[in-house]
Amino acid sequence: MKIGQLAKSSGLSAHTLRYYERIGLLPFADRDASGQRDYDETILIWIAFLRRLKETGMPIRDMLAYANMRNDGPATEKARHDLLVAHRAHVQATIENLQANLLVLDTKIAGYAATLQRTQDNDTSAPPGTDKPDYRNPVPTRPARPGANRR
Amino acid sequence: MKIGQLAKSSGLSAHTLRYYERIGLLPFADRDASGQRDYDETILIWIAFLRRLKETGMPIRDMLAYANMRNDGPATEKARHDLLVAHRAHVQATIENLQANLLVLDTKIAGYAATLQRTQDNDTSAPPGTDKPDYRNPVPTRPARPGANRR
DNA sequence: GCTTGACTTAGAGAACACTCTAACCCTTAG
DNA sequence: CTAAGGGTTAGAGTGTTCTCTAAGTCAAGC
Repeated sequence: MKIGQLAKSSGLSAHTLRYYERIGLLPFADRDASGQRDYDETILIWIAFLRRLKETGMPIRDMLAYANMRNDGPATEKARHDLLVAHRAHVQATIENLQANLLVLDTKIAGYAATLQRTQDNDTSAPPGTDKPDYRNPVPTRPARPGANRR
Repeated sequence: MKIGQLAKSSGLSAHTLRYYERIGLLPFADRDASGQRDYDETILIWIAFLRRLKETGMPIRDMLAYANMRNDGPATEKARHDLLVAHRAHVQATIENLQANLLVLDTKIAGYAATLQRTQDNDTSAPPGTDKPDYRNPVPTRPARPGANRR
């Protein structure tokens, strides 16, 4: 499989595939007679796993650590396990934070919905005293400040 | 309240507060006699809301759109409502994706845990046939390719 | 034989969201 | 009076993750 084909079936661009290889996320690909990369199907499984790590917010340097450990063989299994467990906790925390924020968002939306229904004319969302709008300064003038910005 | 104080109570740096003002996320602050920014307490509510939007992954340009609509008054309420609803859907989708990925991560972790327990020596995680490791090329040599990189 | 389109490389550029710097000013405590 | 510690500005720099460019090679179809 050439890089263009892999790009299509993996969803990564050929540019990105080369970039990943360059930084070490993907193994150096075998080359065909003319020197072009020639991929094995199994690379797709690894790419899919990388995608999951990426989608869950793992930075590339951590994926790189994992990839390097994998290359170092079975001796690193515990470390890899621990890395995934730590990442799992991170993802779990992210989910919980998102869910909490979702509730606030819902309250805010409900406030707008109620206001729209009543065709009122101010911006206070649901709970009174929340998020007072500031309609001063629609295009505020920046006061000239003497003595600032002299070099 | 001066910018340093607001930085402490909002959790944003003074740099970031000025940056947000510059790009329009925060209203231009009032100035005291000597020209220094003098904030009202209520700005904290707006900043807290911005933080929620940010934590849920909203890009600054969208927050900016929201902030600008807010400055434009009640006429934009429907648009603001719609923006939040669309964002809510985005957050919901993100959560669901994270949860799905969490399951895969758990499977992978369980595979490592089992392997470690048995002190086996290969990297296959739980479901057979998943993610075959590639131990070739620990520090792969890059084959010289004739004809590449001539300028 | 020539065109088309895919491939090669090193390295430049982009988008995002800050983060910091230089050079200066102002207020306050001792 | 002076030093510390805050503030001001425009604009440069940073880290991350790609994304693209320039200049060229190569294979396949007409």
